[in-house]
Amino acid sequence: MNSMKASDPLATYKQKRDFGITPEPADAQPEARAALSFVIQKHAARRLHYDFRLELDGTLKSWAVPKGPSFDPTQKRMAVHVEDHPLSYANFEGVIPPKQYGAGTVIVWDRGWWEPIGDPRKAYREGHMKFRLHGEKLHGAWALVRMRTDPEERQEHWLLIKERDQAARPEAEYSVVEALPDSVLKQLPKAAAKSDIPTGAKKAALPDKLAPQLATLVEHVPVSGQWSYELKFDGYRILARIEGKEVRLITRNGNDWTAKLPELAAAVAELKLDAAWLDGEIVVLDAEGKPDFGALQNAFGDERTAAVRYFVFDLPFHGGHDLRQVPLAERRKLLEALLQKAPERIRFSADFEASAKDILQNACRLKLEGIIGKRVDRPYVSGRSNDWIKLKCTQRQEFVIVGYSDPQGSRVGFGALLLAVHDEAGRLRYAGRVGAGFDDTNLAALKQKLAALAVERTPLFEPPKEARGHWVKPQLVAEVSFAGWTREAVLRHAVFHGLRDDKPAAAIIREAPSEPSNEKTNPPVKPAAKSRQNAAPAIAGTRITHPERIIDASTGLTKLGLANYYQAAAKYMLPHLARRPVAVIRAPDGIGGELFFQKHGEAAIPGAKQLDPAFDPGHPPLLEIASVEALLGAVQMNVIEFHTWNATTSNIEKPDRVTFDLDPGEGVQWPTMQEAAELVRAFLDELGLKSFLKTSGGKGLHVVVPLTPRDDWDTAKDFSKAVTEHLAAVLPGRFSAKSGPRNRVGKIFVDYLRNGRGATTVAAFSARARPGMGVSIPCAWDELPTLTGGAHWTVATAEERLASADDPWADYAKTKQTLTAARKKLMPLK
DNA sequence: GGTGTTC
DNA sequence: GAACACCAACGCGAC
DNA sequence: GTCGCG
Repeated sequence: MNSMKASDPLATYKQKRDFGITPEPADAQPEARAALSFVIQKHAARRLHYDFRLELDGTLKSWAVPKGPSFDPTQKRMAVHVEDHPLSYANFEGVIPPKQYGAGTVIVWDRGWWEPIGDPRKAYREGHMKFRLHGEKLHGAWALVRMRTDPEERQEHWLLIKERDQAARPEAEYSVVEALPDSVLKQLPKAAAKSDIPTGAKKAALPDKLAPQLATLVEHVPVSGQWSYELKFDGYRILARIEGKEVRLITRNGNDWTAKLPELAAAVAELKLDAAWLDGEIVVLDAEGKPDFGALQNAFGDERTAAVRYFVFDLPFHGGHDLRQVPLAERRKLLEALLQKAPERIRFSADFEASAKDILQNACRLKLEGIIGKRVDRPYVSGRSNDWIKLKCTQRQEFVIVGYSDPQGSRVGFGALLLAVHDEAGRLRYAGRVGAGFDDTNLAALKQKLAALAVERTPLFEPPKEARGHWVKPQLVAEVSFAGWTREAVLRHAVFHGLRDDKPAAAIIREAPSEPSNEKTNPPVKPAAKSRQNAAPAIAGTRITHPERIIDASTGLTKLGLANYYQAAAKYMLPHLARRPVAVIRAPDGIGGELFFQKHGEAAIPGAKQLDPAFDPGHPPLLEIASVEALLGAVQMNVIEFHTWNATTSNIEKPDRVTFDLDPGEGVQWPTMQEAAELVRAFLDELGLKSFLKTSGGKGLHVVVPLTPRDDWDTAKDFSKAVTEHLAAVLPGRFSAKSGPRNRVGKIFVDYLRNGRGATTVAAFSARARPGMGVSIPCAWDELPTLTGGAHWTVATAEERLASADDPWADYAKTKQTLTAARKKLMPLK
């Protein structure tokens, strides 16, 4: 580039300058001697970042760019303006000792000279710099733009942006920081460590959980980038965690299948690896040696899991090191070596170097499902990305079974399955039918399962006319291959391949194949954020992000599933929540993770009402959830349980009910619980108090006594304490008034503490944050003998109950009673 | 999940 | 802009 | 005082 023209606006500027110090690349043009230098230092401090420095007025103007520069004009890289550095700093490469400011290693990642476009000092002052870079790595026109900066802020935030020109390249095709990671200075000879751990691996503790990297379905072979191709296995994704002698086999959703696959676990242990995670797929090979998904399911059914093969394709952790940042090719090289002498049932998943088209054609001819392409230079990243792609022979995905049609002629069982997928709003949309791929055996078996799930009404939203047949609860998931979608969005040439039980029905949506984003003509894609938003369904107008996130691994319930439950339950539940302070239990990482109990909120739950701060002085306001929006807003905030006060906001100091929480101690049989609830009811009856029953959704039962608000909290609490102590005194073998597990072995603890001011009990229709996801459901007393436990109804089964039962608490609102007479009978001395 | 802090 | 740390009750009985 | 519990 011939840059220095006579009209160079820098001419006067240059005359004033002292150019003694500028370091220049070996190939610098003569003019460059007088030019302005730039340097980019890669700084592995607490966080890796790139220090971008431009020489101006005798110092290096400096920005810290966390992600480093990109040649992609759509990528705006944040550049935090930091203090000027002396020109001499441009040559610095080395280690800043620990505890010093900026401790870590620094390398000169790029250097050269820069050519301002326009007056550089004015541009710097005004926060709009344009310039051309002439470095060893970076070329072309760039811009540094200052963002609107809060005057309070100590540091200015700028953006480093590549201008559109010849040098520009899309990030998906070329990431300069990944392609050229090293110093441009003479390399110091490295100590050639003789170790099987690749460079780039970091020493790290073995994580307890690891989410697998997932592939994106695409329709065409990518045209750029370095890819390797493996066969797509028609099986179950399994990650193996190895620590010492302990091996755990974990499914894609985080379920532990070690117990289901004991032979495989033993084989993995034989590898004698330590502190490692393997990633692969288990399959059963058929007579022709190709993977067979149907056989895999039978293998579980028959406990013939000995036939299972484990094809391992990745090694995110090994030997106490985190290899995820190591390029795929190197991880696989090491993995292949480690699997050299692996037991028969563990296989390295080979990759093929031929053209993707040829490999795909061959895979399809062999009736395989498709192939997986992976970028060889990429790290291991949990979740879906464009670095791994699926190319399918026929399209294939899971569908929710919503019904079936009658068989004709000599066909047994049923004619076809009616299929559906969830739309953006989480509603089930008809997706066509599948009638091929069944034999008489699975027709009959499937028919039995379907009959057990029969429902009256269609689970479909806006069912089209042709969707006719018998409806079932949308619970079963079918794996179906098909040639494509018709214009009416139903399947063409669908073939059934089996039921899947590793994916919950609520997570089934239409999988749209997408183009791999590596064409340089690609429009600016905002990959993560955009697709996440598109995937976020709106339930009753509330966006539910991460709808597929599993809340309860034991049932596969997803966040979307819980949102759907609460939407359906809202009509019944809101009267129980309205006008009462509410506390919630939130589970940001699902019920397996840490649970938070929250009673206050500073707008923490969208749609929730903040109550009079005087209700709980010295705290942020209490909350009320009185609308569908607030209910679902709470779900979006990962709320699982809703607990309410025993008083309403209109009369907060006078409880309008007392609740007896019957909690079984260790070893109490369910019939004992039923009997105990009946005893409590009879005793309250004797005191002249009508009571109502509900399941707790957990282990126990709740007996609720409605009151006309008259007495204060202390009175209510004293009364319930007296009831509890009376029961414990009269039937000491049955009841305990004291908490603490040792007090209640074999007994039922009646928790009177539920009745103090500010105390809460789980609300009717609330789900519980426990495995199985029980729901607290109001019952009639004559239903008590039919109940099977405190979690008789769950999120999965409660919806049916909601619509079918008349309100078992219809008399609740009509009940007018106070504690006055009962207290006289029970506590005559007070 | 939202907020604030950091580079 | 992005990564990350931090936050989200309370009262009782037992020790 | 702190811990475990609901």
